[in-house]
Amino acid sequence: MSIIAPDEEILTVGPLEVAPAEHLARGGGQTLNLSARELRLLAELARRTDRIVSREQLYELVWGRPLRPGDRSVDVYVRKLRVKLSLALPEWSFIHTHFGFGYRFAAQRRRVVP
Amino acid sequence: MSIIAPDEEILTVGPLEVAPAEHLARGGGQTLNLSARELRLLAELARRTDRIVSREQLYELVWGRPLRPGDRSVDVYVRKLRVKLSLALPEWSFIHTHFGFGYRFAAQRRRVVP
DNA sequence: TACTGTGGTGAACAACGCGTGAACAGCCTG
DNA sequence: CAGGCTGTTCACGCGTTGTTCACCACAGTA
Repeated sequence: MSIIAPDEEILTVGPLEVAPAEHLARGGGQTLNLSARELRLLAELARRTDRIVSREQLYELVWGRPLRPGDRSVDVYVRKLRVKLSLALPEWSFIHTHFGFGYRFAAQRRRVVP
Repeated sequence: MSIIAPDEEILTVGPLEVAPAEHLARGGGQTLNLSARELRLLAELARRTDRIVSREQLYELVWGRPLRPGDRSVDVYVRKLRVKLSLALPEWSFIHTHFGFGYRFAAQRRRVVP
């Protein structure tokens, strides 16, 4: 029995676990070292697994204000997340681009190069 | 069973053993020489292994009163602990910083430089 | 193939959280 | 009393973070 009771929300997407309330994400036998924004973005994506989320929607969810035209913040943070996720789980890919629409979060085994 | 009745809590985190009731911690084949505060901090961290603990929470747990803004005591004692832990167990790291959130205690083999 | 718009990527930058060494006073012990 | 240990506070500077920019890569289309 643990001292603190984590009755908190835990999002499981394939081999990845995201616990926004605990400020952390686990995968590949390790705890990912994510910044505040990165974790927030990951959580919002994980909450919408298998659905396409537009940049505008993502920005409002994570930043809490409307996306200004020309703002590439979402793209930049998607990249940061992709790097850290593939570092912890090299055989998996999670953030899939849907050209012209947005991103879709889903655990997918990466094609192995022979 | 030992002479002194230790039905007490013994926290094991990787190669490290913490026995708060006995006021000591063992690791790397030796008993660590920790001060009262250091041991207390170590115990509270070890009790929450793999979870992020904020500075505010840690301070209240160890010092027993709310953390005043600007007080860096936790940071200083985390440093003292890190030094002594890595002295006894050079190949391991235990206290991991989560920027903007707090610290997370977990036994992790240090990355060896090739 | 060439064109156009969307997305990927690396880097520069300021702000600031955190790591770190040191100074200091209080306490205990010899 | 002297010396060592402890706990606390301070100042300095490094590394991380968040943001923005420029440039490149690629998809879709004519």
